[in-house]
Formats: sequence, C-alpha cells, structure tokens
Amino acid sequence: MATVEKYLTIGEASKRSGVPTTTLRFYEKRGLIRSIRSDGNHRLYHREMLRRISVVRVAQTLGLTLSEISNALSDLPDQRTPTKRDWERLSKRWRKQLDERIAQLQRMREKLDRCIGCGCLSLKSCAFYNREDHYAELGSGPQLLLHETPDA
Amino acid sequence: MATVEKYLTIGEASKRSGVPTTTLRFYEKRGLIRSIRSDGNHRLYHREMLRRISVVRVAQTLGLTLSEISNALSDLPDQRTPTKRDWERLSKRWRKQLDERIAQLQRMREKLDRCIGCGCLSLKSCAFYNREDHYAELGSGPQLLLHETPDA
DNA sequence: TATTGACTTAAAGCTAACTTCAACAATTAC
DNA sequence: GTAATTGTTGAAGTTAGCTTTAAGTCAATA
Repeated sequence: MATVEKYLTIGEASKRSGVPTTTLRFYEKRGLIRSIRSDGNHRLYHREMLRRISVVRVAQTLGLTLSEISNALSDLPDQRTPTKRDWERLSKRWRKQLDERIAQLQRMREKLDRCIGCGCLSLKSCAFYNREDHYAELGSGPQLLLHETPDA
Repeated sequence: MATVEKYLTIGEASKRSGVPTTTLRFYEKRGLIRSIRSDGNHRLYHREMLRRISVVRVAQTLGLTLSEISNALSDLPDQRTPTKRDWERLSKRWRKQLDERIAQLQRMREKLDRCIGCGCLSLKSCAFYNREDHYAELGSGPQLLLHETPDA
C-alpha cells in the first residue's frame, strides 16, 4: 500500500480501475495519465487519476481513438483531471458524435436495402461505391465507431 | 489486355474494381478471391471475380472483417462466385447485423445520457462498466462496426 | 531490338492499442 | 533475513489490413 493514502500504487490503481498495469504504463507513455514517483521509483497515482482513467475507457467504448481522447483531455485547462463539469462537456460532445454515427449507419442500412433488391453490385454504379461510409478504406489501423471529423 | 477476353489481368481487374493490385494479391493470399495463371505466370481473373471483389468491399464497408467475409463466402456451394441469389442471402444476413449494431449504439447512447446527468463515472458502478459494448477491449486490431457474434 | 510498363515474389514496414518478455530493483510478508 | 510479490525498463511481439520495397520477369510498343 502506498504510504500516503492519497496516492495509489500502479497495482492498486489497476485493481480499482480494472485496467491492467501494463496498460496503465502504456497510457502514461501516451500521455493520457500521469503519476509521481516514490522514493523507490515506483509510480504513484493520485486518486483523481482514477476518474481520468475512467473517462479514457468510456471514450474508448464510444469508439474514440487514444489520440482523439488525448486531444479531448488536453483541451482541459492545465491538463487537469476532468471534473464533473468537464465530463459533462466531453460526454455531450461525444454524444453528438454517437448520434452522427448512428445516423450514418442508418443511411448505410437504407443503401443496403435498395441494394438487396436490385442485386446490382456493379462496383462503380452501386450506391456503395458512390462516396461516404468508406471507413474500411481509410488506411490501416483500427476502424472507428465514431470519428472526430472524417478528414483533416 | 488478356488474350482470352473472359479473363482480366490484375491491372484490368484493379481498374474496374477500384481496388489496388497489391490489395487484390493480398485478398488472393487470404483466399478471398482466386485466379488462374497465364503462360507467363501472370494472374488472370475471371470476369465473375469482379462481383466477388465487389461483395468483399461492400461487406467491409458494412464493417465485417476479412475473416468474417471469408467465412460468409466459403459458405457458398463450391466456393462459387456469388450469384444474385447468394448476394441476396448474404446481404440480408448482414442487414440484420447492421440492425443489431445500430440498436447497440442506441443503447450506448441511452447509457451515456444517464451518465451525463449523474457524472458518476465511478468505474465499477458506472453503467459503462457493467458489460456489453466493450468493443475497445476485444484485443488489438481493427475495431468493428458489426460483429458476427461478440464471442465465439 | 530495345525500352517502357505491367507483372511476379517474399519480406519488411505501417498504425493502433496493447501484451509479453527479459533482466533487474523495491516492498512486503513471514 | 530471506523469499515472494510487486514494481521498473526498453524492446519485441500481436492482429488487421494493407502498402512498400527490392529484385527480377513478361508483354507491348516504337
């Protein structure tokens, strides 16, 4: 146990958050979370960091990439741990993206419906080949459930 | 141009399908498409293969992984190129998955709405941490828009 | 015939988000 | 005190879906 009860060792933080220690270190390397060190060079996480870890995981569940999450978090003044107010702002923004994603899938469904009927699939002429929804073609790496903005 | 008009060289198939030649070779390695060889060992794609390529791409747009697509295609008798009837069957199945995915995102949206209000985010107790929708945790690799079945 | 341009291959590289490994140091439990 | 546990590091491995590279072959054109 950490000497100062305000802080948690990586093992404790892992247990409370449900996130593997290896992943916590990884997040730290990526700048998503931070820690101070003990005399023996062990990481010590401030209790507030748990909320931050939590925000990261929820955002991932929503489909955001770590870079997107990183951006969102770095928008917070002084990189502070999200307060309830911050969370409200972030989650509202993400809710909008979720809406967009749902709408997009619904449009895709309509296209597919029209496509099932005609069975065309004539590549160039098929609705599927006329823009939008080409997530599978955006290069490599994880395909997202949400996107900040498709391009730029 | 291929001597026998029934077949296309990889370059021709690429142009008609809009899929890079490198990707066509990759798909072939993955067993998604097939070809015969010319005297000079160049690939020759039967015209019907264009439809198959098309199905692969549409399925990807819908969010299926290449393995899932591979499975779906291998369900076809004798691994034949999808006929209009096959396409109908496949696309109807995928439509259902699309429905499920949309429903899932909608449930996620409801959760988020409840979460925005309370601002709890207390990790273990938060709705987000009580199962389902943990797509971001299914290991590495592309996160999917659809899934055959969450677990095997 | 010579020169492009299209094609062939295996192998390595890329991104994301981790996990695993190896080798060693600090803490804790007994 | 010593053994077990927990922690530290950098580097390499993993999966998906490609792309890139290198080094050489085939085909079409002037």
